[in-house]
Amino acid sequence: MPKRDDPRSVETRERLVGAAIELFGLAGFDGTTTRAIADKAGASLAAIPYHFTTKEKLYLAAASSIAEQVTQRLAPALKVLDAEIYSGALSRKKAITLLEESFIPFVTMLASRESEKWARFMLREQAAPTEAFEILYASDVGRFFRNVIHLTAIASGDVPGSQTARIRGLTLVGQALAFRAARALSLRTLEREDLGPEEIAAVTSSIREHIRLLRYL
Amino acid sequence: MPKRDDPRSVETRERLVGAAIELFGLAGFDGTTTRAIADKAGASLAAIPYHFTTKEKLYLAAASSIAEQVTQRLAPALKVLDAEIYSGALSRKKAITLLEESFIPFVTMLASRESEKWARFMLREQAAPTEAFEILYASDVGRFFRNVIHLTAIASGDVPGSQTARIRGLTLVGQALAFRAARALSLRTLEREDLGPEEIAAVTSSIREHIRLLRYL
DNA sequence: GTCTATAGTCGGATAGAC
DNA sequence: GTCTATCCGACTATAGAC
Repeated sequence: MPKRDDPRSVETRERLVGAAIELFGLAGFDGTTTRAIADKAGASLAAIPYHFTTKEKLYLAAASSIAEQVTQRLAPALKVLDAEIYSGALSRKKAITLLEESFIPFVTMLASRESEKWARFMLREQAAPTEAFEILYASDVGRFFRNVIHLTAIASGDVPGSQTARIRGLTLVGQALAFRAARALSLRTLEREDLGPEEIAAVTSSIREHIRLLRYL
Repeated sequence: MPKRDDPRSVETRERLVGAAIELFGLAGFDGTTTRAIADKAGASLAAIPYHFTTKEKLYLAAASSIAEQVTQRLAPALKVLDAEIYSGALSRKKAITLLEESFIPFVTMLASRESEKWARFMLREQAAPTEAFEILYASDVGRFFRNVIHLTAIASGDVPGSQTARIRGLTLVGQALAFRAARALSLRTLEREDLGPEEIAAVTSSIREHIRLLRYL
């Protein structure tokens, strides 16, 4: 879509993608107008068809951008996971420790201000997947989840790759996801307007406790 | 909004609300056209302003209808919870058993075909709450969650009402919610097109195991 | 490369016949 | 109480000036 690598062009495109992530996340594809995106990005309406041809392609560009940014946040954890998992046999104890450590950046990211818009976008894709889900799942974001699920199996003494193990892994991911996916309920329950550092720390610590409990299975 | 209790009128209204729940859940408020709702309900476009005045009020009517239907599904479990919680002191062991039993109808409902549309609607409200969230939270659906969170505190040995206890309760809810909220990821992970009875049973059994682990805290 | 102006489409809500 | 026909506003995408 991009015609040239002119610095002006690159900057406009980035601003448009940033505005698109935020607005598509808030109101969905149809609920978001290209006018609103252009306004928020400080660009003209015509800049969108120029850079992205259609509204759909802008939506997919937003998904790719999210995949890149989330990957960046999870990169250190992912590097460790990859190395450990493919290096050979992993003891349950070691898997539990690795899982605990993986959830720190994951929960921290989930709680960050920036991830608010990413999460909204990705959760929308869960309920009604489009091509954007494929982009996300094919990225390192998908690989992170697959690694976490694999580790959960070892930590729990389940057969890796079995449905039981996969389901347990998903319930573990769900423990963190709840605070984004059921955000309104969470805030109401915790009597907060927003999740601050204390809450994030408490969530992380709670999930780590639950991970350690897996040793009793 | 309903002008009369004419059987025809009631029926048209119900069909419109049913179509609204499904379509609003799929595409959100702005993504859903009143024309599509009228078509799906087999009514004319003019029937919507006639019965509900505005599209917005139809949206709220959809939320009320969901609250009623979900309440109906959870009513037996809720009755038991209410009776046990307000009857006096509850042992950890008893709290764990009650929690396990509460999650059976909860997960079963979450997995049911019908709840698919309810869940989509409610999860949308979590990301961008409107007045509809208040309707849902004020209903017995909200009370069910509050009871579950209270029970989790007792089951875990946490101080009921503490942030730690609330957070643990939310992570527990999240274990079940994951399969709806992160539906696309779940289906991909489980290599399924849909969650069948075997998967539901496995999810329930996995969560019950995790609830029983709370005794080690 | 970015803008203003505009074409063409489709949305929600209303009017009035049945 | 429900329908068809219609208004009016807002949307996406294009054309052409700068």
